Amino acid sequence: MTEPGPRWRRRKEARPSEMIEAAMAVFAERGFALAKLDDIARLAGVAKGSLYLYFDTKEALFRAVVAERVVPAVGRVLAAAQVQEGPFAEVAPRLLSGAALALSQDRVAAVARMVIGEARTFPDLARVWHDEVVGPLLAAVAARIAAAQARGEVRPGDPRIHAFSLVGPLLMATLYREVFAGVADDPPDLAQVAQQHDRSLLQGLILPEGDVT
Amino acid sequence: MTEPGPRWRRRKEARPSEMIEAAMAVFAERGFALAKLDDIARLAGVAKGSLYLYFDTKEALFRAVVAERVVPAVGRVLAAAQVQEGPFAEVAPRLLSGAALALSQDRVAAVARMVIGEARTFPDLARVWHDEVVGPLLAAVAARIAAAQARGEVRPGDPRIHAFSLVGPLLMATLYREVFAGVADDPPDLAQVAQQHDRSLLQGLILPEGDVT
DNA sequence: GGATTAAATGACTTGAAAGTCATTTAATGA
DNA sequence: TCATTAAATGACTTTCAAGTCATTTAATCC
Repeated sequence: MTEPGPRWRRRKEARPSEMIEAAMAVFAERGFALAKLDDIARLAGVAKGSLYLYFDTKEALFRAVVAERVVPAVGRVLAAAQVQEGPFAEVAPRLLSGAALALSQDRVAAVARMVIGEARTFPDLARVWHDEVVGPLLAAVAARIAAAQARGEVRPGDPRIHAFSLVGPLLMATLYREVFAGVADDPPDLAQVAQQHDRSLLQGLILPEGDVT
Repeated sequence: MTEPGPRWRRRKEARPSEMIEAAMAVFAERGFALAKLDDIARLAGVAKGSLYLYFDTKEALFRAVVAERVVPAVGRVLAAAQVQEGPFAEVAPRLLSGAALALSQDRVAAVARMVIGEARTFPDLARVWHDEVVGPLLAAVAARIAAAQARGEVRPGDPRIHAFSLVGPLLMATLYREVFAGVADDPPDLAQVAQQHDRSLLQGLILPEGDVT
C-alpha cells in the first residue's frame, strides 16, 4: 500500500539501451507500422514522453534498433565467415550451420521479416539493411566462392548467384517459420535444412545412374 | 467546363473486380497497414463509401485480392507443375523457370513481400496464404521429388527440405529485388538465377578433382 | 413520364496513436 | 539544507484514416 522508494529514478545512461531492447521486442512482434510507442514505453518501464528525450521519431528509434542490435549480430556471423579457411567443401557447411544458428537466436529473423515487409514504405530502412547487413554478408560469401572457383573447386558461374544458391533455402526456411508460426503444424528445422541442403547442393541432387549413396 | 455525361454510372458487376485491381496495386505499393482506402477508391474511380458496398472491411478487401488474383496465378503454376512428366533432371528446370516467370509477372512478388511483412499482425492472412498458396505449391514440388526418389533419380532426404533447396534461392532473389528496388544497383535476374541454380543443385556445386566442366 | 429502386456519393463520426509540453521530482552541489 | 538542474512524467493536442449514413441520382419499370 505504501510507496517504499522514489516513483522513478534518473538513469540517463541506461535508458537508451533499455528502450532499444523494448523497441526491438515490440517491432519484432507487431511490425513497424503497428508497433505502439506506448507499448514500447511500458515495456521499457518509462512513460511515452521519455522516449522522445532520446529519440526524435519512431523511425529514429527503429534505426537505433538496427544499428545497435542487428548490425552487431550480423557482424559476428560475418567475422566468423571471414576466418573460415580450407577447402570449400568444409567451409560451406560451417557457414550454413553458423547462419542457421544466428538466425535462430535473438530476434534477428523477426526483424528481417519486418524489414522485408516495410522496406518499400520506409526506404531509408531498406538502405540501412542493404548497406549494413545484406550487402556485406553476400559479398563475404561470394568472395569465398570466387576464391574456391579460382582453385577449381567450385563450378563456374556468377559467384553472387552461387551465394543465393547456398543461403536461399535457409532464408526460405527462416521466413517460413516466422510467417507461419502458429499456422503451419510442421515448421522446418533450420539445422536440418542447413545440413541436408549443404549435402544436396555441394554433391548434387541427382544421383548418377546406379548409384546408391 | 460543361459536364457531358452523368456524374457516375451504376456498374454493379464491374465494380468489385476494379476495386480488387486497385487494391492490389495500393497494397503492393504501400503494404496492408499503410494502404489508404481513399487511395484505393480514387484509383478504382469510386468514392470510399462505395468500397463498403462490396467489402465489409479493409481486411475483407485484402482477402478478396488474394482469392481473386494471387490464388489463380499460383494455380496456373501449380497446374503446369502437375503436368510435368519425365525424368527429374528435365522437370526441375521447367519448374524453376516457370516459377521465375510467374514471380516476375503481375504483382505476385509484391503481394508475397506484403504477406511476409504483415502475417504476424493479421494471422488470418497468414492462414489463407499458407493454405491456398504455399502449402499446395510445396506439396506439389515435394511430391515430384518423392516420386523421383522412388525411381532412384534423386538423393535421399526429406523431400520437403529438397523442395526448399530447389526454390529457396529463387524466393531469395525475388525478395531481394522487391525489398531493394531502388537501393541496390544490381538486382539479380530471376531467369539467370533459376538457370544457374538448377545446374548447380542438380549436378553439384563442387567439381570433381581435375574436372573442367 | 412519373414512381420506385438501389448504386453511389462524400461529409461526418469515431478511434487510435504520434508527438508536445507544462509540471513534477530525483539528483546534485554549494 | 536549500537552490538549481534536468530526467521523467502523463495529460493533452494533433493528425490521420477506417468505417457510417443521410442524401443524391442513375437506371428501371409500369
